[in-house]
Amino acid sequence: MDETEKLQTYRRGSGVSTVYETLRNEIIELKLPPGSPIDEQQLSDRFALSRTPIREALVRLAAEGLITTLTNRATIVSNIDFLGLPEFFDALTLMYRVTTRLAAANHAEGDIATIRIQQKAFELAVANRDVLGMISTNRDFHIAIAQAGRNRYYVELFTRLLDEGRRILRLYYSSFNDVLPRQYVGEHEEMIQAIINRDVALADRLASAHADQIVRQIRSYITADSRQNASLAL
Amino acid sequence: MDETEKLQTYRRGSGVSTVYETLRNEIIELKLPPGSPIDEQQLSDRFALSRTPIREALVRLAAEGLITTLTNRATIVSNIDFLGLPEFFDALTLMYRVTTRLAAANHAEGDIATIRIQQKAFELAVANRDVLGMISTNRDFHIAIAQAGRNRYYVELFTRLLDEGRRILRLYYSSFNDVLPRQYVGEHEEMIQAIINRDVALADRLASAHADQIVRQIRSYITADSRQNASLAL
DNA sequence: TGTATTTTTCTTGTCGACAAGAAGTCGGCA
DNA sequence: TGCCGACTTCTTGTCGACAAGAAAAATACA
Repeated sequence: MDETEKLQTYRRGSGVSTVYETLRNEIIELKLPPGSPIDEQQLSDRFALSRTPIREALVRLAAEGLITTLTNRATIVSNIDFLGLPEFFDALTLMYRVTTRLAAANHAEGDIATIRIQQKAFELAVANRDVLGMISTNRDFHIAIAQAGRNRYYVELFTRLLDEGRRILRLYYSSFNDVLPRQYVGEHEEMIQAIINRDVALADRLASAHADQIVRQIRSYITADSRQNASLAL
Repeated sequence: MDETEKLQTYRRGSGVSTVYETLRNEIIELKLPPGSPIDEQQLSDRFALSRTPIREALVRLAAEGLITTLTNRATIVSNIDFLGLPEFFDALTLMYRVTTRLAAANHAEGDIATIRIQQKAFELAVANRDVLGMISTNRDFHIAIAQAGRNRYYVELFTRLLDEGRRILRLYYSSFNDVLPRQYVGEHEEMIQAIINRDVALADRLASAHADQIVRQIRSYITADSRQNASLAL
């Protein structure tokens, strides 16, 4: 809002992607919380660009469902759809399973190394008790697995789901305790081994259990939070 | 190209969606074949709109992967990715199964009626030997089922996959014979019954078999076609 | 005559300005 | 005092024009 982003001029065509990626991150990291108004003029000033490229970035974000445009009126950061959470969990679980299965079946030379790098980053975040880091490195780890599975449709949907999940987790990240993440590290290790051994059935089972863990965790956050609010009323 | 689309002026904001939907249809129906150049100026003339709303429609189509923009150079209708066909079949089959399962589990009052309407439309197209009609009504039938399953993530991905499939089928629709579609009508009926009875397992099995049928059919079209080309060389 | 280089042309990317639509504001009236 | 309607203002939607980049065409040179 107050920060002048870049006085530097962009290379032709690079402006839109800069705006797109910057806003995308800020939305996912809740730096722009759900419901925040998105003002084109303001962004135009901030990025030192005309409204046209800003608009193009916003159209892309809208296509992804990250922002909602009220026609002729305003555009805001999309709200988190708590009513749609069951659908979300269902799709997320399916993608966890399918991508891990495919990784076990299709992974090629070098894929494992990439996955291991992400796993190391996740371990580091856990060791440092960097909660925000855990959330994003966990995402990167699973996307690396999905990419090893070599199905762009799944990678795309999974990415969207994981990023939507990041928004939800950020909302509740204060309740993160350090016992579950440590367990995740172990589960990740097992998954890597199953993938290496091309044990599709085992990979599926592990992914399924892992997904259940995460879904249960998110659910507990949400219910715990609402209980807190309920106790406030006494 | 030669047709003057509409001299009428659009209501503020309705122009983009008109352009978007029109182009989307033309791409899927191969009226704009893969590789066709998309000229903004030309579209601007055709729709009697400035280049700005045209551009917005194109950005949306690009986000969906229906068109490809070569930066600073040209934008064309995306090619059909034959190398990615295995991934496509895998995802398509999974979505057939998952959506039909969910429809059996979650369908509510009125969903069946909607599905039946689409099934009737499909039957009619088969009776009339309207191949193009079969392709699009078949899509509508399965999307109706997906919607009864009540999971927007699956509906969205499935819609994209089915529409991509429409492009492929259009390429080969001349080889459509009328024995397989008749079989599809029966398979559709069975699926409807399984959904009504909330028999998830049966719905899954039928959807799986149905998907296999379709995949096999597309595969046979493609190989038959390439064989034809091969024989030409003699 | 063939190749390298300059020029032209064409399409996309960006800009600043104007128009339309909706919410909020202000004033009038019962 | 409360409600209805015109007005103002603010944001988005659209426009026409200009700039940049790349391919194609034309030209110069060996």
